[in-house]
Amino acid sequence: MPKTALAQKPRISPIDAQAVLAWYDKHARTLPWRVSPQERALGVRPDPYKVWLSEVMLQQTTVAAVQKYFLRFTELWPTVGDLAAAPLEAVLVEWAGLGYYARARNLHACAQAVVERHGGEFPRTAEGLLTLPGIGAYTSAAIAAIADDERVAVLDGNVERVLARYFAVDVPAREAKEDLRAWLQETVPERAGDYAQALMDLGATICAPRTALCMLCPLQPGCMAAAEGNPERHPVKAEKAARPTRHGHAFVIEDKDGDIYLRTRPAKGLLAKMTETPGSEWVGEKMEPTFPFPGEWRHRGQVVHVFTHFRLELEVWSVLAPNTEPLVDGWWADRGELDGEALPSLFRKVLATAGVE
DNA sequence: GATACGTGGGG
DNA sequence: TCCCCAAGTAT
Repeated sequence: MPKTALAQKPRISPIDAQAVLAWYDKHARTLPWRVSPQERALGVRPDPYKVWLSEVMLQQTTVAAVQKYFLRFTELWPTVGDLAAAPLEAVLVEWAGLGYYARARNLHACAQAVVERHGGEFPRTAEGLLTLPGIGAYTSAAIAAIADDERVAVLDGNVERVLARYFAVDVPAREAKEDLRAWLQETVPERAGDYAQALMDLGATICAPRTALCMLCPLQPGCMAAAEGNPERHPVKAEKAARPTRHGHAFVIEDKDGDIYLRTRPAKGLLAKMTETPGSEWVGEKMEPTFPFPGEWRHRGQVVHVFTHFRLELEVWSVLAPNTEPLVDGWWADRGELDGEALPSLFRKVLATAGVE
């Protein structure tokens, strides 16, 4: 039990879980991985594989971005066994563009662990799920609640915001998290999966980050932030870290057939194991390019790409490779089939700037 | 417990 | 243009 000052904060009105569920019965979003509350009431259960897949894809990622990836993955790999049997490289190709690529590597490792350690069935409890790669506190709870109605608190960013407003929490979300989780745990009803999804939908559509539509909210009656009149003041956000700029050069090397030279990035760090065009290091100061071999290098423009913790400016160069040049650490890719490569968005921008695709 | 880790859309 | 941010996890 949290013993922080926040834990002692008076909570005037408890969360009305039944009001939340009634709202969800009318306003649940329809999503490809979701079983509607009406279906659920008839005994339909979601496929734990699809719940897991969608939850991992949704980590720090918008619903809009996830949809087509989810449909593609379930088409290619309908079961966890299919995904486990696929080569990691194929999974990375399909994940390319979605970001946070450790998720894809952990996804594959998790699928293999489910097959090898659990006979191809996902563990049925949050505690069991938590031991698997890429599944943390949130995702384990979400899967257990949604797939099996385990009565566990499912606390994501949406729910944090809803609770921070309901109880007018004025400490940063990070500090408040364990208290919020304990408060939420007390309210989880029998329909634990619907409750979790209801609170997330509420946070996504009504109690949104910039705008709280309190007149539409089932929790408005007891909400302390709504009563204060400025719900968007919560949750209090921690100060953002500075985002430095790094600079570098990207080299788009073509052969006489128009094929493009690509290689695999290192196994650790940013964009690990993904495909890239060759290039320089990315450093704090602008440097002159050091080309991998002499030739008629053409400056094609600049790519600006914003990562979570730094902004990157790359100068893009292209060249026609001489036939004699020994390039050994990568491969030549057909320029018409780059969709089959595990190219992150950054390198798709680089190629586009060089006139490829 | 801070930090590393992507991307695209909205205001 | 720029800032914020979206269903977090691993180290």
